Amino acid sequence: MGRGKIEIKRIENTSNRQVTYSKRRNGILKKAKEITVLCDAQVSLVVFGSSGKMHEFCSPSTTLVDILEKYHKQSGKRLWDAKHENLSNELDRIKKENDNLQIELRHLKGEDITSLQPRDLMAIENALETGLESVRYKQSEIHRMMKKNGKMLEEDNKQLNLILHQQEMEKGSREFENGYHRQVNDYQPQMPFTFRVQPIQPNLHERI
Amino acid sequence: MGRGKIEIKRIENTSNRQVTYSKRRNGILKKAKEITVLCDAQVSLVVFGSSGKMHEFCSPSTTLVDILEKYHKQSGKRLWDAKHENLSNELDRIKKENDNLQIELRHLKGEDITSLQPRDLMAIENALETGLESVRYKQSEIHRMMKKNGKMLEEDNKQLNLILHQQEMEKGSREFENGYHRQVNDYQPQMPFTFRVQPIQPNLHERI
DNA sequence: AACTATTCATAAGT
DNA sequence: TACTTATGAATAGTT
Repeated sequence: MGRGKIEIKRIENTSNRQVTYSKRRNGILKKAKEITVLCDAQVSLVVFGSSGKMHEFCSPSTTLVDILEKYHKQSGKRLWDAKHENLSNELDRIKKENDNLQIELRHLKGEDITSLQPRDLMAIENALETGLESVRYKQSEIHRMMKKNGKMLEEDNKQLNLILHQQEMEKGSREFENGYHRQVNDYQPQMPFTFRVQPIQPNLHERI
Repeated sequence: MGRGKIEIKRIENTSNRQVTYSKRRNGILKKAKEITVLCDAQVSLVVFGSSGKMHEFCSPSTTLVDILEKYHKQSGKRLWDAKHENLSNELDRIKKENDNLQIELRHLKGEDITSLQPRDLMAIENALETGLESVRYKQSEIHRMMKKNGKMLEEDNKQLNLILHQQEMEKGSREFENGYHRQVNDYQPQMPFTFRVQPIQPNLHERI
């Protein structure tokens, strides 16, 4: 087609080659578009000219990825490397694991147990009892601790009161007694600020 | 190009469409080959017809993967990388979900609860109690059912024994007494299977 | 699948 | 690079 017939072999003349390339490339792209429209075909076409510039066509309503996926399925050739397959396998594995966990969890919550055998029910019951025991023990432990802390708090408080009281006393007597300083620093309070009792009332002083 | 001009729109007639597809597909494949030879181009062409069958062309001395790699570099569009990333993200997501499930499961089993707050412990305790209740109810249900089945078996068995007994009797008395039949149906056995008596011996006949 | 009238693509020329 | 045009290739409709 053209002014003369040509042999299908590399065109040695560079500019001729490039001209022919661009003409034929357009031709192929056009044909690719046409066949997708006329025949409902899915086409992926990628062309690199010798200059390195790329041109592509992909049938509408699909992506190159879709087509490559189909390619992968049909040809069996792996375009996606082993890494990909590994990921895919791992995903499957973990999904399965996930399902099992979900089932186990539901069983422990007493759901979906209608189809279980007595043996399974026993196992679940035992697990639940163990768990309950453990949780309750932990709770009582916390309870004990809080109680203990409460006591410590009380004692701290007493200490603080004492110190404050003493400071008040010092302030009152500073004018005539100057060399005396009570040691305060080695006192270590244990409780957070929010649990501390109200500041000592002045009228408490008379007690000491 | 053909006997008449055609509009570029989907060919509705199926067989026409398929014929045209196959002709044009060959045309494009041929052109693809030609441009690679004539112009030193690299071409990747993948075509799926509506039947789903695939045809491909890839310029010699390259592979589809090579071309896709070039595609990736030039267009910046990620092809399988996008898929890869999706997979990777999903994997992460599911792994996280998995971890959470594992933690929840361990908590229900009374493990790893040292760092939990009283509020959490309470929630776990409640869940365990609910689960336990549910499991125990199911167990008792099964128990009841088995018991019931046991009774039914037992009754069947008694009935069978009775019938056997009667047959024996009939057999024994058939020669001289022919019209007599003992009523069987209103008999209600009370004893469990394990207490059932031996099959009726022929010598028991003399009792009746 | 082969044929062929016709349209289309394009090689070479400008 | 773009336009033109003669020519061969592709192909639509037919057999």
